[in-house]
Amino acid sequence: MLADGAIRPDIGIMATHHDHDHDVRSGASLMAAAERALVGSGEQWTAMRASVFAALSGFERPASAYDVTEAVSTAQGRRIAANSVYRILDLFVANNVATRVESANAYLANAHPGCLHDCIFLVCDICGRAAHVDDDQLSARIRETAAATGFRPEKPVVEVRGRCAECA
Amino acid sequence: MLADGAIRPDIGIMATHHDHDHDVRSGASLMAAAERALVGSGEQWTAMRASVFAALSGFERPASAYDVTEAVSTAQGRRIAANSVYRILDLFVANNVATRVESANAYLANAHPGCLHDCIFLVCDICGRAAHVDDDQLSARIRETAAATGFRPEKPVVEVRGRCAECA
DNA sequence: CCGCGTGATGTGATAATATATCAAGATGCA
DNA sequence: TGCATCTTGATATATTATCACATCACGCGG
Repeated sequence: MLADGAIRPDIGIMATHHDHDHDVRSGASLMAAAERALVGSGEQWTAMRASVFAALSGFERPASAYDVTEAVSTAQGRRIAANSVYRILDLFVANNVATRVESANAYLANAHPGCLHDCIFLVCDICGRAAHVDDDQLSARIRETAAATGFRPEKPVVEVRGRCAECA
Repeated sequence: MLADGAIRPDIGIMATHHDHDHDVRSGASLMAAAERALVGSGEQWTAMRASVFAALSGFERPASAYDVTEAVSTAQGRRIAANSVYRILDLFVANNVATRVESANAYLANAHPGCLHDCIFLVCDICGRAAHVDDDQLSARIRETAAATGFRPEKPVVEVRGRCAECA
């Protein structure tokens, strides 16, 4: 668990309208990218934050804050309080280093920190894995549809529940 | 509170691609429609269910199960247990008589029971109200995008967080 | 080097949301 | 009426999330 070079086969990028590179990362490279993203925003990259990020990115499906708390506690050999983890996860989400899957009350490491998209998640109700899709055209249409009613969209939450290809 | 004929100005239908009537209802008429929908699915329309539906539809914004529990308890002059309310809300959601707003852990009465759509909610982060949009073309595109990756979409969760026109 | 200010983490409590289990009551139907 | 089934109640507990305040760690000016 939490192995540095762990493979994360679940979190694929399946862009249909995508004209730039993402530098999808994993393991140490992903950690480094997350660190750069946070530091670039003027936030500190502390041991605790590194530990939480490592734990989070070690999961192959969205992990609850308590899952992460468990993993960090195990990794550190001491009990970490959930609220510390919540604080850090919130920070990660605010800085696009992690995302929250609302319909699962869970978090995912962002495989391409520093790159801003409205995320679309495909969440499998069977195995719990979440695939990540970026489709900027579709996202734009969603924002437009909202804006057309006078609403000012800030953060679209698009999470398609269903069955992944493996569980179909 | 819970007045039978309460107006619900927040829950508008703003369809952009819509070729059929909805019979948007409120108050007694909405209750009757909900009853028909449940009974039509072979479920019972009990006093408790009516009470929960009345409470739910009396809120002008998504209400948590505990909000509804409070309202029902007040209306009945006795303490109702949360789990009873959860059961009934789950039943309502399963029968399209209510919907759950995942990003708010809350429920909304469905203003047009019996009519099936992938719902799109515009949730105001300031006042908490949620507007309801049906856009079948957009919903179809979301499902297609998911399906294109081999995923089998069952229930798209589309909730745009932002500021409503009043709070903008 | 010290002391201070700031930001991060720890501690402990508690709130809010959700589910499980089993008992008891209500309802429909033979 | 009596049985089977569905519904609700009572109780307990699990899970998710937040709050208040103490302590710690670090950088910086004196």
